[in-house]
Amino acid sequence: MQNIYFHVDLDAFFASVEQLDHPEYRNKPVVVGGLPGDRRAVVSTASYEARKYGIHSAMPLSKAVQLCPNAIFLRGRHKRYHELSSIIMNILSNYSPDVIQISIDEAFLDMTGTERLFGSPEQAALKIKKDIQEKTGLTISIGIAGTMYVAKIASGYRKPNGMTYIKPGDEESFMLSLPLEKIWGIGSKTLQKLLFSGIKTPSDIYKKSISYLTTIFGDNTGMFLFNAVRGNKDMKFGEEAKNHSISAERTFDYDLTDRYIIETAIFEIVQTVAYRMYKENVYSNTIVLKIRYEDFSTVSIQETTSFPVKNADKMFEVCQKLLEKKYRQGKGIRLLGVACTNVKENGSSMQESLFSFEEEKHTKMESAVYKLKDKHPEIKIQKARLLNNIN
DNA sequence: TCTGGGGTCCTAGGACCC
DNA sequence: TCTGGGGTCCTAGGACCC
Repeated sequence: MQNIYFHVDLDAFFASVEQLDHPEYRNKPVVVGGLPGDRRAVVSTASYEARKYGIHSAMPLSKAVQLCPNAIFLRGRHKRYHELSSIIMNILSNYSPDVIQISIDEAFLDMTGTERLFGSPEQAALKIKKDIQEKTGLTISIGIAGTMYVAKIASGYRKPNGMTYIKPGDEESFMLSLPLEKIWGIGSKTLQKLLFSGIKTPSDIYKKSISYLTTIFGDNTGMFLFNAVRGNKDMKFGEEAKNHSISAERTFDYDLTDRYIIETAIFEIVQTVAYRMYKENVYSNTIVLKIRYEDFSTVSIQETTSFPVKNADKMFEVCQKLLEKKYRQGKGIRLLGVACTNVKENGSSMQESLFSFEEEKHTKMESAVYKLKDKHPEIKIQKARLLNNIN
């Protein structure tokens, strides 16, 4: 049977939600990401009206302010976005038993064999669009193809409120018709490298041999490029990501130089990570500390511990050791981050029996505090070390 | 213009083992 | 005496995506 996949993409999601909830913002340039004057902020989402001024995602907010000083600038309400996202994902699950959400505003649907229920792919897509518009007031763009990879690119072909169906057999000519930067998986570095090699279009890639591509770009990227322009690329549906990680980081308004403040900032980030590990009921053996200096150079150092790390104080201890090893004094720090990689489900390993009794007690105490915080968010329980205003 | 935050996956080199 | 080959784990850095 011919496979049919949909890729559903919510149009300018955060900005659209703001326009939905605030009718006075409609038909006006809306920029979510920060307020004018917020240092070091970037644009998260720009409404289509704002895009006309050249504003786009990931742009420094200060530049967006210059391009359109009269735009409506907002920091964003992520709880609200998640709420609407899950409502939409629920609607999508009425159309396919196989929905993979790949981000807050995107999902793949396996629509193979649903013709008798919803009609042709185009008819099904229109039904979904209408349903979501009626139930939430938001518009989406849908890409349809025989592979998820091509469906994903097709959803971006006509936006907003668009639909693009790449029929079986048309994948290759569709891919060859695109500008290079529209190819999902080619980022700025690979694009530069391609241009440097005189490759300006997907057809130029098409003409190169596998061995040429793998020599220049490495085995993986080379094979990817070769397959992508032929529409041969696909991902596996329903494959679980291994090596799950939990991380938090913070960019400071002003660079940090004081050792005590640096450690306190790490302590704060560790609280966030530990809380989320508690929420997901996981532990980790690998802790990564990330430092971005004032000149934007970024380094990381990690340690794989022989014991499971499952509470904030232990995590902080490891981070202090890592900082000691890596930190170059005299250089200002603009960002600090902490990640726990390769997290594992609590109770899933023999290793836990190696966990000391004292540590176990400590973890239980922290969990009790988290539970209390969840139940009574109005009560402030703060560790003494936390500074509320590092900047 | 001066570069967020949360992720995943890949690469290359070193250590260690058989 | 002057150096194999494969496998696995770990580390640091990098590319990419939304």
